[in-house]
Amino acid sequence: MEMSMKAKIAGMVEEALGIAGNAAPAGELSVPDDAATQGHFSTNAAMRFAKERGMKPMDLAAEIAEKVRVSAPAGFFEKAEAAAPGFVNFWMSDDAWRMEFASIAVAVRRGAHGGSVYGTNDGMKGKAVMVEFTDPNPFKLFHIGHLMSNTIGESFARLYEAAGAKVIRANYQGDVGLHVAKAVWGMRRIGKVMPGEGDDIGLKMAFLGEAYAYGARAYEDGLETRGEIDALNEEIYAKKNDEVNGLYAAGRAWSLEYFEMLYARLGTKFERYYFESEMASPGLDVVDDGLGRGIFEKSDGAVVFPGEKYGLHTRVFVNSRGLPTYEAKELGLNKKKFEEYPLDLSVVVTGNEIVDYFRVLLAVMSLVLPPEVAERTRHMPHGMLRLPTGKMSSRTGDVITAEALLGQVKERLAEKVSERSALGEEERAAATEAIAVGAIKYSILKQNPGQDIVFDFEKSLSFEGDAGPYLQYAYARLRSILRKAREEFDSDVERAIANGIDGGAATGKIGTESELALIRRMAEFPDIVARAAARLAPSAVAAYCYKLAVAANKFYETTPILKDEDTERRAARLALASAAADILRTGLGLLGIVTLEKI
RNA sequence: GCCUCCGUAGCUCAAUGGAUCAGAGCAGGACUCUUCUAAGGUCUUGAUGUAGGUUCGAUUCCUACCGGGGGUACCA
Repeated sequence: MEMSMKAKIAGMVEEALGIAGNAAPAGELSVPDDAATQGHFSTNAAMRFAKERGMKPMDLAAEIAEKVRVSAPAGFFEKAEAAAPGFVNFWMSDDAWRMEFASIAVAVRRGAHGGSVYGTNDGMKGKAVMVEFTDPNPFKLFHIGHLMSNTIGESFARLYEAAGAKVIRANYQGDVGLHVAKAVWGMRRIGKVMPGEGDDIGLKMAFLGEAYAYGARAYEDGLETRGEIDALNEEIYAKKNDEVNGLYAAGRAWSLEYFEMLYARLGTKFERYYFESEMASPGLDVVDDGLGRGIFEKSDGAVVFPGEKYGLHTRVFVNSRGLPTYEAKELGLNKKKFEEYPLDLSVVVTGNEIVDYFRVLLAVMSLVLPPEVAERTRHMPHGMLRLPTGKMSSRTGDVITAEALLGQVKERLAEKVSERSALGEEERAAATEAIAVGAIKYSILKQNPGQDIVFDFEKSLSFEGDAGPYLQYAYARLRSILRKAREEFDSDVERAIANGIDGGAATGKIGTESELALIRRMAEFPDIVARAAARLAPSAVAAYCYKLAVAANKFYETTPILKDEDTERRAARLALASAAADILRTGLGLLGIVTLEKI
């Protein structure tokens, strides 16, 4: 691909400093928000290099500005000047931006026809990355915390794919453990008729949810029932009791069927499902091995890792009943991941409540598993979704399921969507679903993954301003223009656009402030994606999409397109709308948010 | 107690150590639909918990304090 404008300038700055070709960049070449006073591009290189060269930052900045001005092709810059306390700011000429637009338009069109998509990069080309996320537990509710993990993990996966990596989406599901025993005990004892094969999945899940809550309460309430449930837990592991096996199999199957339905709604497809039940035995083997090597210790009948030796805390890996805990099973899981795939990186997305557990786990992994396992495993905790009343608890029933949230959001949307007569009933239902999912995903991804989200139905999910629907709306409006152009002027608008752009005549007619601002925004995209992938920061993409949509909306408001009677300029504006829409679609795609042709 | 994460407008969030405009959105106030979808556009009010330190420059790094979340052996 042709070198971007930004890359060219960065090269000129390095040339001016006499460090071209160095591995370390000259400094940052940023895109200031305030183009009027700080330029279209700005570098702090002079401040970084002034000291080692014994110069005043302003003097070095002036020198860089002068050298770059001289070396640039005529008409490239409008202005390049030093600014206190030592920045060098660059303003590009309108012609330079027109040329940049032509090259973006070509790149976008190439991407739309099977070439590499505009904005993607090869920062992780050829790397195999596993992203484990969502991790719901069968027998328990799929709550908004899982929704958060799913949304974030899916976006991570897409960012890695955009960087050229081969991504394996994995989902680790807790189909054994005390929570399962509580649920099975509840199924047996709650005194309600169990749903049968033909019953609705919703009914089955409601039954399971009640059963779990019943079992969980019973576990806390009495020592006697606690003993029963503990014993049941062992029976589930042993698989020797037919009645227990039957209840277990039914509950597990219902849950998995239900989860699959949610993944489809959320737009996730997993390549590999891992189950805790499969990790018990390999996990125990790893612990046995480690026990023999003195890494673990026996204590009160349990096998523990004395973390204090390593500045961590002690954790139980096998309990005094001989059952593996979460930690032991996790050892089996991570071992297996690397046995099955030649992973360069293994990312695990979970809630941040387990960061301390994971620290211990990584320390143990580095001691008992092949060294690359711990080295290449990266824990990416996300914050918790909190209710204004505090933390959710599935035990007390104070929990919001993903499905309930989606339902409530759709309800609030329905009124708004139905005002629009343009859509048929079927289209409307599909649009409502897509907008609801997009609104939720965007609200999660626009902030940094580590932070908690205080969730309030009324306040957290806006349909206006910096929100998912705004972006989908901006996209739909651009597409609407293109659709109409096709109907009114030319059955093959795309080709007319292509001819206009390739010929150069059309782009020459672009030049209003809103057009140029949109082009400047579009030019940022590849850089934003590369940085977002490197930092694993979907919020950078979200922020970009919003800014792009703002620029597109301004362009839409201020610039006649279909009504433009200059056909060459109209073609150029259509090309601009088309490219902006494509970039917006790609950007939202990185967030796992779908776009709609009509809203 | 110890470990750890976090304190930015009334609210929800931004800001790879950068710019005497610390950005948005929501909420509040004022405009804007015989004009390509008003879920839009335009204008407006309002903030870095406290005290030090490092730096040419600190929301960002360090220390202490205050306030909150999470964790702290047989749940995950």
